[in-house]
Amino acid sequence: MPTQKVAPDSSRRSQSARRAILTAALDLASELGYAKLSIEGIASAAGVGKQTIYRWWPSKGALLFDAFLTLTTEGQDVGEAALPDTGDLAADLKTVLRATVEELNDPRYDLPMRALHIEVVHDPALAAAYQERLDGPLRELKKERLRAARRAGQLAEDVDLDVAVDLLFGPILNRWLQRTGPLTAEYVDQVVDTALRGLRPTPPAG
Amino acid sequence: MPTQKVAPDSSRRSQSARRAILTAALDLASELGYAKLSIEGIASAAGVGKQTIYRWWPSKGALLFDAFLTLTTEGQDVGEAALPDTGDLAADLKTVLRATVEELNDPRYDLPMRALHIEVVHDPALAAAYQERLDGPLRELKKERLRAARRAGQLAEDVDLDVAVDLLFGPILNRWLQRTGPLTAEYVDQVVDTALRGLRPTPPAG
Amino acid sequence: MPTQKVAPDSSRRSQSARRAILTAALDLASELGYAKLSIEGIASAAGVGKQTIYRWWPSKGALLFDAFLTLTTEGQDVGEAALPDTGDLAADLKTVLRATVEELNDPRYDLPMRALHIEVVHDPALAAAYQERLDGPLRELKKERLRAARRAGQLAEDVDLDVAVDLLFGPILNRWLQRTGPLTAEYVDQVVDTALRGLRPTPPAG
Amino acid sequence: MPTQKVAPDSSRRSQSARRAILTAALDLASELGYAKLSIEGIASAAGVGKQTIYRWWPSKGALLFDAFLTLTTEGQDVGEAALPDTGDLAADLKTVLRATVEELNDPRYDLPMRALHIEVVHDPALAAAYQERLDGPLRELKKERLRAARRAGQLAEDVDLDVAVDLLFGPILNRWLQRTGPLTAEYVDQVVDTALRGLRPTPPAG
DNA sequence: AGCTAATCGAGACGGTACGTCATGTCTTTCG
DNA sequence: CGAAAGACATGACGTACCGTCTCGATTAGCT
Repeated sequence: MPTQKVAPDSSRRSQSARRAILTAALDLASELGYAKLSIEGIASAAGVGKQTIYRWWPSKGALLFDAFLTLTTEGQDVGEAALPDTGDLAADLKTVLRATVEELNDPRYDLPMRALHIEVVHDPALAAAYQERLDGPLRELKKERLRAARRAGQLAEDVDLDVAVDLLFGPILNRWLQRTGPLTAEYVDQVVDTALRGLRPTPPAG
Repeated sequence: MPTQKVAPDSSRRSQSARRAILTAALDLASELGYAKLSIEGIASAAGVGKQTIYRWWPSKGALLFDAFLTLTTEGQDVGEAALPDTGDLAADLKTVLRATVEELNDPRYDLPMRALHIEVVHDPALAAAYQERLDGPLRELKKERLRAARRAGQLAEDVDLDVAVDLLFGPILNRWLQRTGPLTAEYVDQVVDTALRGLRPTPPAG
Repeated sequence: MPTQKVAPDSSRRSQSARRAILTAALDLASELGYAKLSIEGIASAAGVGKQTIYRWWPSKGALLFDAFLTLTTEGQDVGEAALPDTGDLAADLKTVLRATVEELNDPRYDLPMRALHIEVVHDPALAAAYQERLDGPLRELKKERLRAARRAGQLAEDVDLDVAVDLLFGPILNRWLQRTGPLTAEYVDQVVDTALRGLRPTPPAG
Repeated sequence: MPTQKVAPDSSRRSQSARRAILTAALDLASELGYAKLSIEGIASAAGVGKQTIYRWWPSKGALLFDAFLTLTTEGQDVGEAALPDTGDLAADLKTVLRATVEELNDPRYDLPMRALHIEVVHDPALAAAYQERLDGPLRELKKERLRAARRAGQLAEDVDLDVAVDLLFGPILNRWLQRTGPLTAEYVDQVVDTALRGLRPTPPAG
């Protein structure tokens, strides 16, 4: 059930224009931030007519989303990827989240990622696409890792995996979005440790 | 350290214009959503010259924030309020969060609240003001309730209260912002139960 | 000296496409008027690719001109036609001019004819083609009739025939183009009578 | 009965912007001709926002017309002017028409005047304004001169003055618009002489 | 009570961007 | 292989807002 119209991609479509647009979109987003990002600017930076953008993307948000999807996953298939599994769940989660935090703290990614999140917060259609094509698959990977942990007896049987993912990954995103506080490795560790404490199986009552 | 310039509020300022503007801002935000909200529209809806807005607020975000702050706390002092404390921490948290969820699900509040969050995500200065004047005080109330619970032995001594607040309240906000899934009472209960499990003191090893 | 490039008319050219284009051009001109007449619209109304138009006509004006030339003279050869000659010059001219006026007043012809005249006023190359292929031949017919009148002693010997044609036919076209006043049979009669008074041979001084 | 909406000219209107726009309009019209004349170009040449043009003029034609009206009559009141009257009607008419022809042949005036005429041919509303504010007053001057001639016994009593004006002035305009032939002093003389022959009182029948 | 200066509503101004339409060229697909 | 279909870069359209700026006309607060 595709929720967001995505380019039908006729064979006549110019692939070079497409790439130039996606690249320009990300570049400008990281230079200018959401508010000053304009279709007009993207078109001119990409050396492309505005109509070529309007022809293939229904909104600035959809374009930004496509740019993220295309340029950040470049070749690698999300479906095939997986979270690290060393057997130590806490360590693995900290590894992943520290990488995330590093990315979020990278000024090169900060602005465009905020722009994308703003669009997602604003536009329900885009939010649906985001869940379906980006967040959903990633969440699946996370749940897969947690399922493995559960099989290894490291997770309580009755824990809802979606809730578990929310507890583990939500706070970091939140703190970044709202700038509630600094995004440090320490914070990551605290979140993982505390959340995992609630997710571990109850020790057999003494 | 006041981060966001707030109206110096000379005595000559027209209070009727101020209220009309704040009201119009919230009303239009809930009618139109963030993207179509314009200073021009607010001025005309409030029956006010544009300059009167630009004179007192430095940005659309600051105005929106002021509107929230003024019209939603109307008289009641945040500092004096407190979270319910029946002695049952889980029940109290569920009560509060269910009320929050109900508000977030109310179409009358959805759009303007999204608008405000978008501004906060976008503008660091506004985010600072938001933390200082809205989110900060509320977080203090939450921490106060958790402190009481800790005194009552319902919370581990070594838990960072900010992390605790993040684990308890973050996931709900996240799910609403990103529309990851439906915001139901069941979800609230699961989050509270699971998070609290990790926050409770470790039972003496058997 | 052919001034306007006219279709070389290769034998491979699709005659059905040609007719569809010319017809669509005239139809749309009469529906929309000059300003809203577009190549794009003509192509789509004719069920034809844009390139097929650009291949055979150098400009919108040339196409419009061709449409007029082809569809209004349809078969009848301008060279063979002639103005009526009943022996009564004034009556013959009034007959012809009243017919002209009727056509100009016909809403079906008004808009496309204005469109053509606008192109002629604007584009010297098209004006040349217009003189050579449309206005010129017609003017020859008019002069021929006047020559006959001169032979019959109804016209002064020293009158320049081009000036005569201008005096007789110019005012009507002018009044139509500029909407200086209503185009009526009475006006036609007045113009013919007054102009002819100046064109007739001077009576032998008494 | 004002037919064309003309700027209400509120007191807040910037006169410097107005003049810059009118000047730029004429200048660009004479540089580029009708087809390439754009509001966008005029705005930018005048150093003015597009909206400032759209605020005060309803169409490109109305602007062009206003530019002509304002900049060519500059101060001098059309109502007060008059055609020369030396007592010799033919000579006076030739004087006036030769001046007209000279202007029409001036490349500086050719293009903008064609642009104006194109708009007039195209747009009935503009044509009405043109008749009311430009052509009408001028025609009145011409008729006034002819009336004087009639009083002096140089014109037949039964001649319709409008028809007379059409016969005398129409052919020159026509030849210019349609480029039927060169606009020379000789042509002017021929037209005046021939037309006047038809307008003079019939000599008492011998 | 009258004066003066800040504030008000209104809205024009130079701009930027919007999203649409048409231009004339080029490329792909089909009959 | 020619014609339809239509993508492309370009550029103008007319509109909406931006943030600044002037206008009188209120409307305080201070002589």
